[in-house]
Amino acid sequence: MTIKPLILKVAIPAVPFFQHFEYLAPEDSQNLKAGIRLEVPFGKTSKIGFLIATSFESDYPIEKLKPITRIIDDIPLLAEIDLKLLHWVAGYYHHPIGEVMSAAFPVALRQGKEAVIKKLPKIAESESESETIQLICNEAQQNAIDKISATLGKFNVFVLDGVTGSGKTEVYMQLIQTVLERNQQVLVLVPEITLTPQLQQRFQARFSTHIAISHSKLTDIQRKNAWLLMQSGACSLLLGTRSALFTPLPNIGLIILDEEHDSSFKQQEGFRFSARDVAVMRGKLANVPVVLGSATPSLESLYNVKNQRYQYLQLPERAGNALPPLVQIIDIRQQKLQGGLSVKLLEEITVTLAKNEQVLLFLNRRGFAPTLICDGCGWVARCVHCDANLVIHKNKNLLRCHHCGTEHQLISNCPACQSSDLTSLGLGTERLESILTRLFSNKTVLRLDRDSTQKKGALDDFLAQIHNGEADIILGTQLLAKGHHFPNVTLVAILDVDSGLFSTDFHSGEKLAQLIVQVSGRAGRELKQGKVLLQTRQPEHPLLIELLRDGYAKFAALALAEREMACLPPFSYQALLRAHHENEELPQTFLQAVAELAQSLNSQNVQILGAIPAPMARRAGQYRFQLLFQHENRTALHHLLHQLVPQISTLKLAAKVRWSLDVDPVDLY
DNA sequence: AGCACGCCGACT
DNA sequence: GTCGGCGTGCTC
Repeated sequence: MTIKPLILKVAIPAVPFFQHFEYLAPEDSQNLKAGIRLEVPFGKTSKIGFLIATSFESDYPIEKLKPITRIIDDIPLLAEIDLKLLHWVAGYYHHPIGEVMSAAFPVALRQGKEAVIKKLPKIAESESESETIQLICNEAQQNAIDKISATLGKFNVFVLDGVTGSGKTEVYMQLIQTVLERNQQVLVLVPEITLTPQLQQRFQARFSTHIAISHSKLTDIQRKNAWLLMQSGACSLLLGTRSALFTPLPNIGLIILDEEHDSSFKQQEGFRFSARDVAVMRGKLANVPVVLGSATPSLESLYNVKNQRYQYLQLPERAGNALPPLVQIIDIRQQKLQGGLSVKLLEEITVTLAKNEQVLLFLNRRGFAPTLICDGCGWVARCVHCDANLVIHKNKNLLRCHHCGTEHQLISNCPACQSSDLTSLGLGTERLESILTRLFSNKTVLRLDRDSTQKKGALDDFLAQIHNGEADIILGTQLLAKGHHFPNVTLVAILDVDSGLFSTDFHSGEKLAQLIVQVSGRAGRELKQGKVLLQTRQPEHPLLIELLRDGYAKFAALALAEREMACLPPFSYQALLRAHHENEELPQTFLQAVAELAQSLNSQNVQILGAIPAPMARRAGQYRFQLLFQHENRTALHHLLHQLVPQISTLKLAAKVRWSLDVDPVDLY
């Protein structure tokens, strides 16, 4: 009787294959468990792979199997439940298992580095400096805490709806305290790194336990340490961004995802997962509650509340705290604007500054002006690589493409007709800054955008200046909308809300409403009521009217009803297949071939729309096309994708074009 | 995605 | 004659 050799099923990263690969186990190997790392020969090279299963059966001719090179870990780094989640994720996003597994590990461990923490972190020892547990909570906070605490050890999703200053963080902290006392771990996810310092400080002041931090600005070794501290159970609290989601947590007790509506929870390249949606599945597999916090919950989450899949908890604004700001529309039709500012807005700015209060202005357009046009012949400065105009950056004396980064010297004569009558059309933050500096010459104007905050530490310096009262007018892009609260800002204005009302993407209304509410949270304090002004040429737009009259919740209900009528998500499910190549023909031909293949597999009437050019058809020299799949039934859509996606690579053009699948796309670009 | 093989052009 | 261009095919 021959002994069957042990077959190792290994996920290999950085290869576009959907399946695992099989290898022979060393003869003397004992007890090889799924979740360990292995080094394996792969073609002519060698790779670090992840063991996902062992078996005595092989899917592949056994004589062709190679033995592995070496075993890296004695003990699995991933537990069964982690592997289960990753398998679900690979299936849901129709993404290669090797890539998905790789996303679960910090870079240092992907490279095969030893799974050992070299330098142990200093554990905060003194309880003396700890923040004492607060103010009695108000009724709504206590209700939220009680409802969520009651479900510890069970899966439940809560939407915690609370505006700035409603005490969401206090609810989080009391829940965390309870879970830590049960000797369990907590995962807290936030959308961006800029938001972590404040939360981190409050957590550190409250909890005597070490807090592991994980986000992309840390070094590989720091992230490896944070990962291992949690994975080993040595640490109980993890605060991180999207990429921290897959960190193994052997004693997980609670997941909190703050600002759940924020689109940075959706990875926008490569493995395009939604950290929010995966967090919910993680909670389900682990039987723990998931708390989704936001002042402006996403329509998807509110829809799940309506369906009674999620539970809704509201925190009204606390008494004694800031009065809700007064939001007003300024109709700028037929109005003479001075640098994009209406007379009414200029008056309000003057009045606010006279009271020694600060003004915050939003303009979501970097640079001096978005268009350089010749008055002589109509020539416009265009990017040669993209379907886009070049943006004038006067400070740097450049014409710059915001899509591919191409730069040219700013010109003073038209290249087509040599005329010197070149006009800067439109308004960017740079231009607004110079106009405001001129109009309010005795005041300090501060511009915050990607250009002005590029230098390391520049953003922090600016924020400090604002807090110290060294700035009077603060203007900037959406960079300013998130997280930061400036107590002395009492006037906030969005100079151009129309761009958000016009977009072709059906998400844009929701995103604009969220921006307006988030921005409103920046205005006012205590007894000084803040004012929010919205300049628009669409003052009768139902979205604005509804939002201002009845608030975000009513707006969301209306927006959901519109989505339902149009059969758009969350009332249907979408997946977008994108392809690009420098040759215009290839991506279109490729997607047409995919569409045909899909149609031949399409037994349940999934809508297949395209191939059509992407909204920006050419970008960075690449022609971009897309194919949209949509169905009312998620299972029907995924059934088709499951059959289709692995077959795409058999198409000849699949190797030539760059293509990717985006399940539940959030922006259709 | 890498990496190697392989079959054609311009250079010492 | 050789170096090297990138088209095609393979990876357990």
